[in-house]
Amino acid sequence: MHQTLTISTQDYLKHIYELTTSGISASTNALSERLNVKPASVTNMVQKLASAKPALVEYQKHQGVTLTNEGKKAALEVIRHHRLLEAWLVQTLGYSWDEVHEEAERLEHVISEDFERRIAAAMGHPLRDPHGELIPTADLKMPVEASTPLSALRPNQKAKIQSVRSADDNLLRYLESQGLIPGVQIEILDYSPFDHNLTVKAGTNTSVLGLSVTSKIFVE
Amino acid sequence: MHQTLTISTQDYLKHIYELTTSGISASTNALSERLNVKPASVTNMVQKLASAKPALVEYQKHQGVTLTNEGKKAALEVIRHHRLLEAWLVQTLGYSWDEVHEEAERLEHVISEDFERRIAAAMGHPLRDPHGELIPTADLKMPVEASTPLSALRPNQKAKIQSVRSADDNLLRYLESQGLIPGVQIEILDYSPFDHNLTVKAGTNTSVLGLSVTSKIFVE
DNA sequence: AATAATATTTAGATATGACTAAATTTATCC
DNA sequence: GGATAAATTTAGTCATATCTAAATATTATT
Repeated sequence: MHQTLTISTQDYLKHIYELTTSGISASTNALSERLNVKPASVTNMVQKLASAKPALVEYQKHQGVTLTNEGKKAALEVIRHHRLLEAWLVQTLGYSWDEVHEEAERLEHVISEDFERRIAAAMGHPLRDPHGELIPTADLKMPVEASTPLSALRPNQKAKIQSVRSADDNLLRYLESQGLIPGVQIEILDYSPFDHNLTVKAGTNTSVLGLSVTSKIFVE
Repeated sequence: MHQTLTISTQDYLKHIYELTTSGISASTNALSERLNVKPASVTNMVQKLASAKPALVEYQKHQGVTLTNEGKKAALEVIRHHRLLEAWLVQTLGYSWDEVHEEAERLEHVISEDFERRIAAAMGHPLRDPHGELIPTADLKMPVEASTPLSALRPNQKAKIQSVRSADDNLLRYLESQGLIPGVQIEILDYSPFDHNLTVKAGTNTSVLGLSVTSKIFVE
């Protein structure tokens, strides 16, 4: 029932999940970019995933893919591993939030269920990873997130940063230097309708952020 | 200089190291058994390792292989990862000494040098893993071991258990139940020359051990 | 609606590392 | 020392997952 999936397969499923749940179609090209694999290879792989014994994706030529229940479970398993690992690397080995991604990216595919249970228990079953992202539960359900992109806020609105959806080290380090990390209370001071820049105050610090940044920060 | 070796390559090098340093020739058959790979596949792979750009092994047809300096370094790197991971799984996640092997076996190939440094530092740079085996140093030297197999002892001799060289869960659990773990002081009560059984006392407990066991326990 | 641009797929090649079956070499035994 | 057994190697195949180049389908443009 639970044949072990290859690392490559796990990566495809994870990225398909992340694309589709953020409203982007899991097209050949989109996957190609995210996975750093040529489009032709994606088509090839996606066809395999679709014709696997329990199908992992649904695939219609030229229309991208969606996950089957089976595929979704596998994706959530990988994402749970990833986020638990990130939390754990930060908590027990002093990694900073911009350093954990790469390490978790490799470890997520090889840890046992036993290891997963042990680190989850050791941390008291955390709900979020260091970037504020929700961790899928042990029975592989993704908790519902009630958050808004920072880009939707306007002057005088206040909010709390919930998560930062980026694997870019430099961006993460910059945001941390500006005090823009999960849990922090912020206030919008200004909005520029032409370039969609937002002026954001966090503590004593004020930053002007472009849309490419504000769309990656989520608030409640 | 330091191209990343495949997991398979790392496994071959590790087993070649372990065979040759315990005085066993790294023959095609011996490797085949240890690696759970058919002899023909071993020949195939060994030829590749020998003709790699910096050669990793020296290979003469029908004569088994030995590691080059390059190959030895790579092997020690993997072994260092393995043993540090075992120590760390035991110390921080409550694994018992019979549970760590399998987990470390997979993790050893994917952790970064950064991760290696962090866990080594977190544990205060331990010298031995939970089985008492020496951990190669950060600059990839194997410390010299001054130990004797338990099988060489005779009645009335006393010694301290230094290491147990086995990945067999059941044996490890049995030895633990008999109090035969690294650091423990033992005394030989009896020796049977026909079957080489030794009667060993550890604390209040007495066990009769066959050669297949006493040859895996090392004492000082 | 035809054409151009973009996206996707097909076809065929490559690398890695395993396998089986058959050939060959080395070791052992009377 | 020759026959047999055991170990090793060769030859050819397969699975996975990638690639390039070429063909085809979709979308956008005028």
